[in-house]
Amino acid sequence: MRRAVTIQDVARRAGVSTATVSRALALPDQVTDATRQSVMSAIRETGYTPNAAARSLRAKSTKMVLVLLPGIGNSFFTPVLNALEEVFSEGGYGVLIGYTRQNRSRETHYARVIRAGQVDGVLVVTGNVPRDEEFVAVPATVPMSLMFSELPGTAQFSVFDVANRTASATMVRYLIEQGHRRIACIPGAEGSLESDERLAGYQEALSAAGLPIDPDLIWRGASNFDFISGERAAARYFALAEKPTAVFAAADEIALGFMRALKNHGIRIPEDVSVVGFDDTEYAVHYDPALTTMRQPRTEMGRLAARDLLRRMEAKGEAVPTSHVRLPCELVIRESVRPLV
Amino acid sequence: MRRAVTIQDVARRAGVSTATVSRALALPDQVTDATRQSVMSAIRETGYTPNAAARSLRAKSTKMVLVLLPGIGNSFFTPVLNALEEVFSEGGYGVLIGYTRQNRSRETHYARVIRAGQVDGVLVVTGNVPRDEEFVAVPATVPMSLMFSELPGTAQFSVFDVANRTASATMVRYLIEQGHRRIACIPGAEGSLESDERLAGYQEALSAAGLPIDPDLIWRGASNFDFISGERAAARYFALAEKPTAVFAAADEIALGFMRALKNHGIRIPEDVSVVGFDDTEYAVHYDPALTTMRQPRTEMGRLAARDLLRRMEAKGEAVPTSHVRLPCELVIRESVRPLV
DNA sequence: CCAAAACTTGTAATCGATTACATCTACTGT
DNA sequence: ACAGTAGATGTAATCGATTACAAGTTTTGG
Repeated sequence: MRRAVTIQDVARRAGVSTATVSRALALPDQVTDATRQSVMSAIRETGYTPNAAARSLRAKSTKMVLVLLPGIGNSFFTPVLNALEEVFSEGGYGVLIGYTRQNRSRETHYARVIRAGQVDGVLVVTGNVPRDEEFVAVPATVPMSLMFSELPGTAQFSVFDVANRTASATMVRYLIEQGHRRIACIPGAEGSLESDERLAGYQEALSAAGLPIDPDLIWRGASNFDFISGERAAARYFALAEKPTAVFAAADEIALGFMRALKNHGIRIPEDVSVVGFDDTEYAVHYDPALTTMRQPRTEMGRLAARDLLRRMEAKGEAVPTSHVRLPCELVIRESVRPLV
Repeated sequence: MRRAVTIQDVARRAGVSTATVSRALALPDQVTDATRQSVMSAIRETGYTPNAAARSLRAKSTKMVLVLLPGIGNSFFTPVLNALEEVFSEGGYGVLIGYTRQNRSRETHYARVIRAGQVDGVLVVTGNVPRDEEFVAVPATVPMSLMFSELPGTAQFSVFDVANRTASATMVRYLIEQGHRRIACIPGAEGSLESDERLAGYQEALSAAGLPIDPDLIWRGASNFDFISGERAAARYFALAEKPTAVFAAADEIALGFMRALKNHGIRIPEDVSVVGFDDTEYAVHYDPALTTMRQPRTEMGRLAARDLLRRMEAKGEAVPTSHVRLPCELVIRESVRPLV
């Protein structure tokens, strides 16, 4: 581990003071052409790169963002993280990731990272906003934003989400238009905001169409939006005497797990039962049958959220208006629904 | 943005010097019980958290690791990143992610991050080791490791990979044992080490069994290990007069894309053609038919790589032996191969 | 040709923590 | 009772960059 090159080394080599080196880099036209040249070549010769810690200490800014993810290994977040990294690193910010794993002690850990001034901003990408008390103090320290979730009654952070209820209602209405009357729902991760909203949308659409809400057709109890939840829901399907003709799963992976379990028992989709999902993840289109689903613009949401946070981080001290952006979902019709007409 | 609490504030409040506060935290038994108590309660009252930049500057260590990913949005890396974050954050290190996107300028960017002393270690998780000249200097500065890839002739970094060639040969031998004689190969991302090795394993197994290597059955030209590559390979299949009875895809997503394209044309798997993949990603088991594949222990590899890097980062200055760990793959037999006997 | 303005560069304080060294107190053993 | 030592705490240097202010130099205008 060689000693690193410092600004002192460059200054000595170029025959100037450290202040001049610093200026040659940060404020090039406050310095003579000649000095800038010699500073630059000294930098090139020594291979100097300004030390990040020293800079952060003085500037009180680390040029880093903390992205908090639930970290259940769900590939739903892959394109989101991709978009975030793209925009942030383009804006000169590094991306520190933190998986909370719905775990209090890990939330506390990351709250401490924030308080240590290790990041200039925080982006919470999860339905479960950290409950740690330490987090209530965060927005006073650094800008913070929420994605795919909402915390009612706070203008402290920007929020980027979709109209889960409306979108779910649209989806169920579509099933009704296709002639379905007996529609089941797998609402996904119990207690999550998305789950609640999507279930509400399902009920709303049924009621609006004058259809009854049958508790036997609401298959709760999932702890996540994953395959296993779909597989478990299949047991509910088989246990039922009077089967539904369509199933609305609150996430694509749930739908896929459900379909897989049904196909294992020789049930055909969509011939025997129609299935729809939510999210439009990568696998929805490649599955057989290709899944009809509600697309969440994940990449775009990531870009918008990142740009907003970027703007707020740069606006040092000034009034920082937060925003609540609710993006439209799009019904993507594929092959997993059979019209009953 | 309130001014943050510093060690000065705590010292003043506890009526001691900053040195004592620092010691009360770092070396608790060099301090009287009484002073420690009063320092601790001053910390609690003020809500003090040591500033990361100041600490890094002095200690010449940031407690951060840079994880470099290709960033093609491939969910192959999801469990790897998960495992890395788990082990690193448990070890007190933050995880900075960087998507190189096979892009020179982004590699340069991250080389600069390393040289700025922003991280204590680097983990390259990609088949394509950065080619930027700046990277050759990295191992002299901080420990660096490679996952899923290898750079021949360097003992400078630890390597964690699988025996791609042997594993591929095993897979193809399995197909031969099942009675297949005409076996095609979709080798995946052109020019990548994994691709080359897996293709070599395929050829090795054929030769060992005395079977001819038919260039018409090697469907090159993929730029990635993704669905689209599989779909494109399907065109090669259809164009062929004498079809293969089995296809070895160098990645699960390629296999899935290929199967999907075939099924679209009414071809049944495995009845009409057998298909196998490589990796055992989440979707292999949930697809219909469930995919026979070669499991790479991604989570375990992530854990091992992280622990190794952790060890090397902690061993300040001392002799740091690097390791080359080659983990075994496991043939996972599911439903996508039909025995020809 | 000289004072004022504009420009360039240097000196030194600063950011917040850690730590070598100095100092002071209390205790030990003879 | 006193030198010697161990233990607790304080003082101040240090890490590497940025920047307010000072000082020196050049240009401008009358």
